[in-house]
Amino acid sequence: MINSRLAVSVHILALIATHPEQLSSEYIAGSVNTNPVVIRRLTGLLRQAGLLQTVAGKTGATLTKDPAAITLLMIYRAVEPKETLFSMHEQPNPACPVGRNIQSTLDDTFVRAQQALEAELEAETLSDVIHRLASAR
Amino acid sequence: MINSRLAVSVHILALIATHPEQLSSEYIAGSVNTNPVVIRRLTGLLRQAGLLQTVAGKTGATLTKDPAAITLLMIYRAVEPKETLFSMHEQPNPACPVGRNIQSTLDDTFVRAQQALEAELEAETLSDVIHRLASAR
DNA sequence: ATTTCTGTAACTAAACTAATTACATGTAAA
DNA sequence: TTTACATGTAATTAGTTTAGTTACAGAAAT
Repeated sequence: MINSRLAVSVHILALIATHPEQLSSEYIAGSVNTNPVVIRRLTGLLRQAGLLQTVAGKTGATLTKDPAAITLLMIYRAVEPKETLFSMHEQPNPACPVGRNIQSTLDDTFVRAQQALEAELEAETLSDVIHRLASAR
Repeated sequence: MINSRLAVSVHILALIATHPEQLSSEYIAGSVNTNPVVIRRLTGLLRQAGLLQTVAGKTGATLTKDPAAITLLMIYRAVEPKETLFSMHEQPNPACPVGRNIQSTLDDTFVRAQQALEAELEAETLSDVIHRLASAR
């Protein structure tokens, strides 16, 4: 199971996008229901990815792009360091025809599957999420 | 990162499918490069899913379907108990409009992404993998 | 009977996740 | 300028997951 960092990050960015006032990490943590440090760790990654700006010591964060220009894939990549989705067993037996070629063979499939998933994440923007949040109200 | 059980299971099934003789869990473990118990745990799950048959105490395992009728999605579902791919944070604040609706909103996206991934796994069969293994030789 | 295999429970080490504590440092208002 | 409060980040912890391993019961075959 993929960790909850994407879910929490989308939550954070949706909050920032829909609130004109500056939100503290403590306030955001109250909405997400977690510890403020968890929020600041994620905003740190989102800042490194160029999705928002913060000023140390100063309350709040600001999006650096329009919500319609922020895809869920950007957010996912920002907070998920692992490049490959599927794990593979290490060092299968090179003396066996199957063992020798299983990694490259499976890699083709795994890359395709991962790309299909990422294409869906790329097709959805923060703006889409915000609109669905509003209509769910 | 998704665990390596799918990769190992495909490896196991490809070995069984391409060897007329009966293969012991120890032999398979030698090709995968792991412990025989790891193999038997996975063949147990694959058997429960109806993909192969074994007889306790008797060497070997036999596929119960044609390799062309076994999709990677069947294998994935057989060895991966978790139904949802993405985790979500628990109990976001219901007093906040974002917190109240983030779960159902994100669930839509996560289900779509997971389905896209699973569609790729469904489009590939054990037979496809075996052919690619053979052409890689 | 003895050997060899599978099935499975139980335990372990390593890795990962999220929560938490602690604190350095920056901002801004009194 | 001092005080209060915020962010950034390192370090620690508890819980979970994964794969590897040991141990052993029970089935099969010689």
